Amino acid sequence: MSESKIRNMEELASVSGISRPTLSKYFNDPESVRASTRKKVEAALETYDYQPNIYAMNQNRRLTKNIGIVVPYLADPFFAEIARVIENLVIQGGFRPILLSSHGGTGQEIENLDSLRSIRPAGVLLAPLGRNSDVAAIERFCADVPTVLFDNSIGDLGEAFFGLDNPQSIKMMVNYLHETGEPPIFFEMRTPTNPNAYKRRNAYIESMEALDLEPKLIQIEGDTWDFEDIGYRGGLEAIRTRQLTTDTVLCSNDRLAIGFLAAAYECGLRVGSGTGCALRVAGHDDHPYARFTCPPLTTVAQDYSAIATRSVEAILKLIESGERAEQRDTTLFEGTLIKRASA
Amino acid sequence: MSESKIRNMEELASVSGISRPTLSKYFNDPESVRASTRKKVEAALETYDYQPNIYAMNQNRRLTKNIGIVVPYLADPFFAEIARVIENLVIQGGFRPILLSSHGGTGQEIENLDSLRSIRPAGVLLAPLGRNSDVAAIERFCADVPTVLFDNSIGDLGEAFFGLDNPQSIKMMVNYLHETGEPPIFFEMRTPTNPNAYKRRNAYIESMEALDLEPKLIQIEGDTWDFEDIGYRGGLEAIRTRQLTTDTVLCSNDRLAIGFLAAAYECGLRVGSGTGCALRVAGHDDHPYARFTCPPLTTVAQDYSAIATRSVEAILKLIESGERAEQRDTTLFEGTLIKRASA
DNA sequence: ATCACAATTTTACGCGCGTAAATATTTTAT
DNA sequence: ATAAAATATTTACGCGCGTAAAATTGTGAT
Repeated sequence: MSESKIRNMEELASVSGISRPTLSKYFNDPESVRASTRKKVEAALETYDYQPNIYAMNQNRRLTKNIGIVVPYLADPFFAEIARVIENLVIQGGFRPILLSSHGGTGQEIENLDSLRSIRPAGVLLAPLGRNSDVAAIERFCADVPTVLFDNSIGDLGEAFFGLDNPQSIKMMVNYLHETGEPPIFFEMRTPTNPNAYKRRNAYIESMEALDLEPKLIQIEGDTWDFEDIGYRGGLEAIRTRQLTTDTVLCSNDRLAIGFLAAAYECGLRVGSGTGCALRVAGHDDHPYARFTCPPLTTVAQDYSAIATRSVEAILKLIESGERAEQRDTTLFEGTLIKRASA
Repeated sequence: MSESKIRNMEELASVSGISRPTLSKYFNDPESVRASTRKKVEAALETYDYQPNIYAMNQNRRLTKNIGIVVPYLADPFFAEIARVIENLVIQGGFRPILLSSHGGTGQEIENLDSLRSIRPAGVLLAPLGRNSDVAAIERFCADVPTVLFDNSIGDLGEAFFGLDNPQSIKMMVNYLHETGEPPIFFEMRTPTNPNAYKRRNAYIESMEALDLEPKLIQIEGDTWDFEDIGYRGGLEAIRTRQLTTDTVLCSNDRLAIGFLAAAYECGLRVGSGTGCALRVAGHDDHPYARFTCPPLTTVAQDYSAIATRSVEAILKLIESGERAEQRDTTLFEGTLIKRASA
């Protein structure tokens, strides 16, 4: 609490007895100055509240303290959650997170990258749209800015990638469903925007074949990010046109599953593994709402805390070292089976 | 597409034949220069891609082109959606949106405001936490920065407020439920973080009394933003301890209702208005997921497009005029009844 | 006490742009 | 055509800070 507010570093220098360049050094990294001077600065800071002009700082620094975070669709609670965790980790690391959502649109994704470029971030954490991404644009961006990809991989772009081991998680789920009842049919979008979706499809087919079972796919139309709605419409049609050749449905992700459950409900199909149930439904991702569907959704949980932590660690290390990875480092985490009432 | 990239406005001036101060004027507002010069600038911009250094710009401008957007909880799809609409409107208005979430925490809300203050935004759109907000801190912020509140009102803070007419919407829902079946009991948090929740409680009581009915409240514990979980736990307890003195439950918001539906399902209570149903459940807000609950949730839709549009219009007008409102302007929008299968 | 070394201060310049005032030019109205 | 008004240019300075180089001071070990 001070009566006379400090306007700039110059003034802080005169009242603290520390020279302006040293103050500049302190604000860039408090650990880089002698402990005794650090104390003096912090004492002055207590009485004279001041914080450096962020624009002047960023204009002149070689590297800003900004870290961009781009997610494909922030209205999806899954990405909202992972973004929140990442934001906190970035702040803990002494950087300033800039969160942007691509809202499911290619144009928006490019705009986000352009927007980030203009603020000269020290690094970027990018969960790309996937199929709809402008690969060339992303490649150019990665060449300019140290970028770590997560959730969704695109080729071998970026310095590192952290995501889910889809083959493992899908195989686990297929095996579980097979062991506890009829083998599953796979419910998915025909042309998903998400590369993970293709990996899951292939993983499903391979897992079924490994069990000497015939893979069966229900491939629904839709190319937006309104997965619940797509799952609902596709579910209605699949049920009404009797495409369900088994009583067990494995949905490519939880949001589709939520829509499918609504369709099943509307058609009077009771979902669950108990007697009196017509259908078992499983999802994938352990979406925040999966616990609260009726019935609660059996699914595979992603360790998004690990994905977030490791992604942030990777980008911080890249920034600190100032080097680029000579080769992209890919890390896949295993999923965890979450058994609930739906299957 | 150019071979030689432009590094700064000076260089652009020399290649375009327009003086740097005029270019500066152009970038601040393209309409402020003569049409013929504008053409010249834009022609040069096509061949020499360049964009002004955002830090140098913001450092020196009286007012930045930044507009802060603060929502209480971005992992709630409702806020994610409204934030998205607002972001687009802000961009259309020629400003740069900075989206921040308070993640349900008082500390985070204050940090967000501090963070915004440090980037000297031209204006801020704030949906406050409510009860948990540091009113004094927000008041100080509003004194410094033109701020429009939305969704949640705090006293008469801000230059304007746009939100829902809770008394109208709740009354409409109570009347509907009463006309079509038993009068509703009100399911809510005992000490909600959200002022709207208090308004809804009072509106419920008044609406019931206006119908000569006795208002009944189920008030559950919980002080986080995990409304689904709170609704689920509270619902389980309410059902098991037989607090439901009527077959109709009006939940204070959709997220609580989603949790309540999960509890009802677990207890084997069939929800809906048809025969064979034990319970009718209604929500409030028309949450993006409300269409996909089982059964689909009867609720009240907020016109969040109107809230977003009017809020942005208000802040843009404030910025343009450079004046402050002599008195806060409060606008409430009516809700729309959304009849689905749950009640 | 002496030396070697690290940290700080001093001095000075630059970043890219906003902005103001005076001047010159163009446009519009008469 | 001419004057008046609008717009552009020139010139100059400042914003708040980063950073480099040289000079100075402080630190720690011998």
